[in-house]
Amino acid sequence: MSDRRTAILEAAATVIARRGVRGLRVEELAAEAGVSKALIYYHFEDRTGLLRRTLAFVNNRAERYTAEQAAAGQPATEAPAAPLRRLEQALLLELQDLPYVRENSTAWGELRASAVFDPELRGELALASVIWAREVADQLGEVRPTAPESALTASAERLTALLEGLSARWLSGILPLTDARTRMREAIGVEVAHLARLD
Amino acid sequence: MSDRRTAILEAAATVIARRGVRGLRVEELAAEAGVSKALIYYHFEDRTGLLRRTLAFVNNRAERYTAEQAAAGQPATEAPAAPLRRLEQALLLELQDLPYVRENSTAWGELRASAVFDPELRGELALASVIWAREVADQLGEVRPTAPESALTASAERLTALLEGLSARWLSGILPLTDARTRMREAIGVEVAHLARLD
DNA sequence: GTCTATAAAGCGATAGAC
DNA sequence: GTCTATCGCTTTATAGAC
Repeated sequence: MSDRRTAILEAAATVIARRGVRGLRVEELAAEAGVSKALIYYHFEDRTGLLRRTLAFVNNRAERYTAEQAAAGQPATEAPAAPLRRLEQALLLELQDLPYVRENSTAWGELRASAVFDPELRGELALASVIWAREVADQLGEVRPTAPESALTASAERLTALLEGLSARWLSGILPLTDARTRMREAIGVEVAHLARLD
Repeated sequence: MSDRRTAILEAAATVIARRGVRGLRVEELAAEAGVSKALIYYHFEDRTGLLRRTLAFVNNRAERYTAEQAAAGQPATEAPAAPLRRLEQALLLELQDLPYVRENSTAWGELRASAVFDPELRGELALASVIWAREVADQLGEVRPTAPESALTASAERLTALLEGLSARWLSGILPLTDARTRMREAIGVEVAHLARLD
């Protein structure tokens, strides 16, 4: 992939985080990326195509830093609480006031909201959701190895949906970040206890 | 309020549910309401004024049917499971594929998404969130009268945030409605069990 | 691949008749 | 109160040069 293309996608994430998907103007994007409008239409069919690619880009970037965070876990030591801590870390990663995280979360929220009215975006969205839920379900499975698979899947879907709800509230300024993080941590505890009861 | 005015507001809710707040075109709204564009500008200052009024209209309508549903509860009989059933009913009310509900949920999601970029909308949003959480916390308190107040508040906040997350997924077509309803019911069970353990 | 210039369409808003 | 007709700005998208 060319540098320009990537630069445009990065700029798109930035502009979307600033103005929203519906507020994104190709002209502003061109200025942000430091290219001409025409080049954007050269690299991406049209506005919707650009949005689709941006969604994929944002997803990849999120996966990347999730993986990095996971790699930065415990080295050789084998603490028994490690799986639970890793799970918490993964879920709380999206509830941080860092530029990258905020940008990704905002763009993700916007693209999800846009998908309500633009079915073209749904494929990408559904895929990312499934992958994300699968990952959380796996980590739950490491915390509670004897819990049935179906219960893990359901718990993971609840936790990821809750994360999106909390994130939306945080980003729209109606819930302080610390509250969102607390609610998320509590929910993990509640779900893990629930899974324990099923054993 | 004139019939025409109300008809325009109803049509606006319909069009917003179909195209989103930023996708609402005055021309399409006029067609939907069966009036001319000019009449819309006669009744509402401009596009923004129209949106503000529409959101107020949608809020009122939601309060109305929530109240109706509450009134349609058990009459004189006093079943012990009634509070739990009322709680479930209240939360699952927003996860139904009825035109009114879909319109209201969509408009609400749009409003919340818009608030990320428009701080002016946050006051109304925060107020509605608090009222809604308070209501759920009260109903949880009826199910588990001995649970501490702080735990009820936290549970209610988790449940309402989850509802918003599930609703967003349902409306954006990445989660079937029946799954969303199942996850919501499970979450209520999990939270109630959690509150029971605190006693 | 990248640009400048421009076409084409979309869309909010108003004027003026009835 | 309600309509038809239209203005004028904004924004997407393309043509064509380099």
